[in-house]
Amino acid sequence: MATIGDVAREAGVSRSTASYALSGKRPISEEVRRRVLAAAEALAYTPNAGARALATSRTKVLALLARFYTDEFAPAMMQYIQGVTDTARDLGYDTLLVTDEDGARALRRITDSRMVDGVVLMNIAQDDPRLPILRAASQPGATVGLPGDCSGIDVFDLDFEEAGRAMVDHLHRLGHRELILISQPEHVVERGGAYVWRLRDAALERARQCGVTLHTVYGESRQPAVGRLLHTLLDTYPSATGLLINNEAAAAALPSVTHERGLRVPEDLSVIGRYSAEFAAAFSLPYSFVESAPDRLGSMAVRQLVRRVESAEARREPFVVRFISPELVSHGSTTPPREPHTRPRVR
Amino acid sequence: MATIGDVAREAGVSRSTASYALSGKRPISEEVRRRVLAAAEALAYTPNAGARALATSRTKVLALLARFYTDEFAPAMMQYIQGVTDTARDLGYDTLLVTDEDGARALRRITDSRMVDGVVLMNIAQDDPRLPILRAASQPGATVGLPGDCSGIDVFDLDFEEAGRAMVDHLHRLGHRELILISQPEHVVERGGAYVWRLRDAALERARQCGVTLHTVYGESRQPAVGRLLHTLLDTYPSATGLLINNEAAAAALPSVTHERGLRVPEDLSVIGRYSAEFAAAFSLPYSFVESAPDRLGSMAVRQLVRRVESAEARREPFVVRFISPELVSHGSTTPPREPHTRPRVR
DNA sequence: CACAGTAATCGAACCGGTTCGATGACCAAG
DNA sequence: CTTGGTCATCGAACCGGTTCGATTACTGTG
Repeated sequence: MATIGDVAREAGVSRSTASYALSGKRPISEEVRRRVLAAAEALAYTPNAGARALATSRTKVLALLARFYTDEFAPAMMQYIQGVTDTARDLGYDTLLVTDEDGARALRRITDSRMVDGVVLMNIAQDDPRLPILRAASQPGATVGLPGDCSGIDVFDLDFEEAGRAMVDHLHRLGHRELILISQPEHVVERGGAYVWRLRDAALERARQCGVTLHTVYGESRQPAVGRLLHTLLDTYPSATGLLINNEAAAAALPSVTHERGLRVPEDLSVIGRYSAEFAAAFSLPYSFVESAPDRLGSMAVRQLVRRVESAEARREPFVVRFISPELVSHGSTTPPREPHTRPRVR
Repeated sequence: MATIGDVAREAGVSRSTASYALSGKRPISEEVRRRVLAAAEALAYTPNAGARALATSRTKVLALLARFYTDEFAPAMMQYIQGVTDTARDLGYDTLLVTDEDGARALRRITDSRMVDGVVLMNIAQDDPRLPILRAASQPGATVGLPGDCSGIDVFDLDFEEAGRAMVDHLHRLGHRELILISQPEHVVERGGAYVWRLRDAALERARQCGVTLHTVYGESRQPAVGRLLHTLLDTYPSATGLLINNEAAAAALPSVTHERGLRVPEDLSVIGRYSAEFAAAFSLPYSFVESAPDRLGSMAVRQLVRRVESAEARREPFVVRFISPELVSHGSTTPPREPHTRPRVR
């Protein structure tokens, strides 16, 4: 493998001149620059990443800390990851994917050894043990997901509160007065997944304000449990006319449940989900939904991170907590409820 | 951040002594070793990864080149990735996840700059443009998936031929004489996904040998197209009594299709799938299936890679092409066909 | 024609580790 | 009391880049 010394010799100049010719950080005569570039080309010169990192204190690598929980839906995770890796690459960075069970220890190892220039954290918990370590690290950090304490990092998330309100508002305006909200499984909450109750509590609050009855329940993450739960819910609240779904598995299971019960959507039941367009397409879900934009969130986190990495001024800017406002994508799965606000009892 | 120089000063020894005390590569007095370890502890010393890489020509990072195709099922991909990252970590390596569209160029960049000690390739095509680059690289490489030319790399894959034969054999032995095989979509094949026709051709050959009629068809990767296709197939071949599924999306869609048609599995139709246990669990698929063991394949690839990275002898061993033999996991979705080998025509 | 000023290039130091050969202290043997 | 041999430690070089200050050659000016 050719080094910059080889290139310099081939071009008949010193190592420093070769370096300047390649980086353009000092004026170099046209003639010499040509020779250096030709030599680099001829020798297929590629700078040694370790050496460059040592000299510049920059690795051009970002860390992405993510967990693949079996009870969270895989396709959603993939999109976050894709958003991060694609954007990182666009900006000239590679991505170190860290899935260690002990995220805090892994994070310390990664940052202390200076393998990366910045860190993106996913699967954020309300009280995330990785955050103190990230704050103490010399590299900047960003999260996808809202932790309890946002100090010292840049935070990006969907506005789940607004999403909850928008779902309730939408159905309230159509005339619905009794709704069901199915959330993620309870252990997602126990693990610290604040977005579950952020959406739920905001939805409950808004329902209270506008006189709508809202039944909320933790869901399941797998078939057939989640299908059974949907049946139970529809049995338990026969007069509910709208269903809000903050749970990918439940959304994927709903079509066969309504089919089995002979329920028509939206005539018998209005439905609004909360997932990504990509997810909707993969399962061809026929429901209106609040777009959760995982790729966009991953992308935003990386952009901000790279800004801070590359500019000393940006590094001094105050930290941001940025929410994407939920966008309701209509698939025509909502309509005014049939009078007298009851679903036909089938099954 | 503390350097080894700081540790050495704190312990009152030279840098080299500190290095030897920490690595144990030369005998060091108990007294000095204690002082050095204490100093390292006190200063929270962590070696600089770039400097170490420069000195040792080892980065302790592996590259994983993978694409997230929207027409391939995401959960399967995640399991391969998890298998790779988990095993890598167990062996002391981090994983650089590379999802560039131009995999060949990305691979050259990664290997030439010596960012990684080894490379795992996924989404292998029959004639994969990354392979010549990997062969020319100075780092060892392994693939998950069987390319046309296996020279110069270690190859790991499910034995898809054996899987195809096993599926046919199993139903033939039960007395079935007419089967349907639904494969991945045609563009997976066009992209070079050889496993599709490896399974299919072997199944056809075996069917011919034992006098079974086997109808084969490329599938779709998404709802609702794949559901429609399943209906069409069952309409077109009313006397087929068994269904073989080498297509995750089709397997996931089948339960509602059989439900809609009033078909009972296995009484009216025997079914065998080919997917991972994890996938089966996520969708609670009630079918017997050939386990595709994605985590195991990823893990095997990494183990072999690390062996070659860490041992000069291992690096000289001949390259391996290793197939996992398919394991049929029974969920009771097969049974002898009802006489006279016809399904009830419902719908 | 000496002289300042500028532009291009060079040499050396540095980043933070590892590793090789040399050195010094100590002990036992001759 | 010298000599030989261990054992532990040190100093220097090296890995392959980048960067700073110095040097050289050339240009235009007084």
